[in-house]
Amino acid sequence: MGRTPCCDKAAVKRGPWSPEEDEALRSYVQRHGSGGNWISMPKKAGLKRCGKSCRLRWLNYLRPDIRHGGFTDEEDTVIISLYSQLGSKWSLIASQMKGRTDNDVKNYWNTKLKKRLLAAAATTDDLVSTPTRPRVPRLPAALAPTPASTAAAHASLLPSLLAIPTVKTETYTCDDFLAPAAGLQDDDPFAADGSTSASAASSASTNWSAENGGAVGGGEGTFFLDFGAAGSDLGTADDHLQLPDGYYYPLDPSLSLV
DNA sequence: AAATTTCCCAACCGCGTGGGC
DNA sequence: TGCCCACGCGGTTGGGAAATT
Repeated sequence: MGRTPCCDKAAVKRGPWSPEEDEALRSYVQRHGSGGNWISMPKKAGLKRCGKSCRLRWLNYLRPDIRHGGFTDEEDTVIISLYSQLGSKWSLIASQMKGRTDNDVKNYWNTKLKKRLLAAAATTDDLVSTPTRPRVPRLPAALAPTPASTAAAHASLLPSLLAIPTVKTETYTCDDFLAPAAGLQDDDPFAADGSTSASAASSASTNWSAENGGAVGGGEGTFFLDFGAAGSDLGTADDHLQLPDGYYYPLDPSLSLV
């Protein structure tokens, strides 16, 4: 019994892809697309690979618009802020970042961002006693060697960030997200005037990116995250949240924390 | 210089979901 | 209506590269 395998593992090649295989896959997909059927595609392309493996190789590596490595401060910020709201919905997070794949974002978070935050936490001993909502300086600046005060500020967000509840997402799909083709903008996603993501979400009718266009991305400004929005506030005050460039997350009030 | 450890990322695995029949 | 199949996703692993001892 059990689940039937997607392919005959004895008959397919596994492990790293050779340049020849990459070229075969690339040329086939560019000429024919996946044909809507990844399972049958390897055979047509002359590849001894599982269809799932072909799909993954194409999506994560061979696609022409893929960027690898070299995450910018702005991308760090977007990842952190979206993770604080969505949890480990890597495909959704990656969809907001031009040229990034879910696998890339996931790896980057697991190997770098999370560790940096943990390191920041290790430098302070008043992790959770912050009486008010944590307000942290723009993260990328603090990812470098940090003064104690900055490390403490970052550490204060860890309980929220590293214990993000899983947010049920069944009620919406990627198609529900009005994500324009345009990629990551230079502006930080949240206002420089100290408003929080929660307050931004509350001002539902505000064209956020337009009104706060003079944002602080890449500059010296201070960037505030309100990780309280990741918790019980989610989707309660309003039913949506506007991100830069019109990104619109329909935070369905029926979403529940599990 | 060699051995060992740590880091990073490509790839794999298994499950949930949705469409087609 | 229920079953089957393929897709897409998130979690995990394996191995090469880099760093350290």
